[in-house]
Amino acid sequence: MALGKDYAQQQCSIARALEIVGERWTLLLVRDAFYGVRRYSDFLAHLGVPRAVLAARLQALVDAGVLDRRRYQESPPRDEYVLTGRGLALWPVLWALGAWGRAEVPGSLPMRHFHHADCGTELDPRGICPVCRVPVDPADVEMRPGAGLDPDPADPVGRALLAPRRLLTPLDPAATS
Amino acid sequence: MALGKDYAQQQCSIARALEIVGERWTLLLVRDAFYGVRRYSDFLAHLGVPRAVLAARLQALVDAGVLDRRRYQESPPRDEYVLTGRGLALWPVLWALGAWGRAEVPGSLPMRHFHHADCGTELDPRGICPVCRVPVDPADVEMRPGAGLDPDPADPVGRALLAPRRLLTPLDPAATS
DNA sequence: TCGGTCGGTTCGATGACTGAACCTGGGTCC
DNA sequence: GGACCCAGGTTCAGTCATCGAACCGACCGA
Repeated sequence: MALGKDYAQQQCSIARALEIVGERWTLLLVRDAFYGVRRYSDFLAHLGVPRAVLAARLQALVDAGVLDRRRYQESPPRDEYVLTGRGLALWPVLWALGAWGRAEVPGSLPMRHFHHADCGTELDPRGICPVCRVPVDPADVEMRPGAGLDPDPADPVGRALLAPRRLLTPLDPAATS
Repeated sequence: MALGKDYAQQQCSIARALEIVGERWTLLLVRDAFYGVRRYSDFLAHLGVPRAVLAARLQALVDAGVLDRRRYQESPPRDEYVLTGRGLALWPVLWALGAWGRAEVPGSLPMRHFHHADCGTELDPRGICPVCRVPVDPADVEMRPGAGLDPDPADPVGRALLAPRRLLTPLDPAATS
């Protein structure tokens, strides 16, 4: 967690994972990357994280091989941050956290629903399509808004994420201007 | 994460889960609880966390309903912290994090192996027994030391956790004295 | 030339974490 | 009774991360 002292003497793969994704905001950044957010200004608008923290986290995730920073336009130079294979492998972690939050944090309507894009069925708490009986890859997940979601969020990214959309498809730049 | 500002405007069950288990040390506490650690002094010895932080995290987890604090001896009064149902439901989160750490954090031997106690088979990365083809409950998991584990840890709790053992069985108090 | 956008960096203030010391209630030993 | 130890904290000063706001430089369009 990038404090002066790390989890050094922890002989444990969980601790090693938390060294990379355990800091404040980091997993929410990765979640937004799955939702299709790729640009610095969009992360900033959607998360409300201080700019300095956002820049540090993005750099740390790039260094750890979770995100890839790539140039998508030359003039003016603009980069976007895209999940690598290692980042995509975090999907089970996010799914497990989300399932736990939905099931165990009391008092709320579901925020979002996740469906198997191939057949339209809502995924079960283990991330499996009950009809096709397979664990669904995030690229095959369609996200739909739930009853608990604020229908008119203040930030443009939140508004763009109100529409049903497939995970990992980039946000439309026009929608977040 | 118990900072001045929380993830309040995040309309997301992942953010709500991270509000509870996203702080530094918290998930390692829960991991140790699955390993069988229950007493304040054992958490302290095994994690090396500052005492004030440990007390605050344990209290927060009790308040969140993840741990249950219960008296196990009256004289002198001693309490232990045991996972509740809500805490046990965090198993998929820890498993997913550990699987990611094993697979994606480079350069290390496996620290521990997890086997289905009923049949002895090692679990696959999804936490499923390949022979019985069922997701294995943590109470049915046997943990065995791996090649990457320090064979002579400094703290007595680490030594007690070297032996093969079933998850959730309490540590022998005599072994950690 | 003027203003605006994007992607940062810098800065002071605030708050969390750290390590060490201290405290309390209850043993045990002699 | 007195000395000492232990488990489970609390308190405290110092350090470090985070926060919010301001600033900056490259580029664009009018």
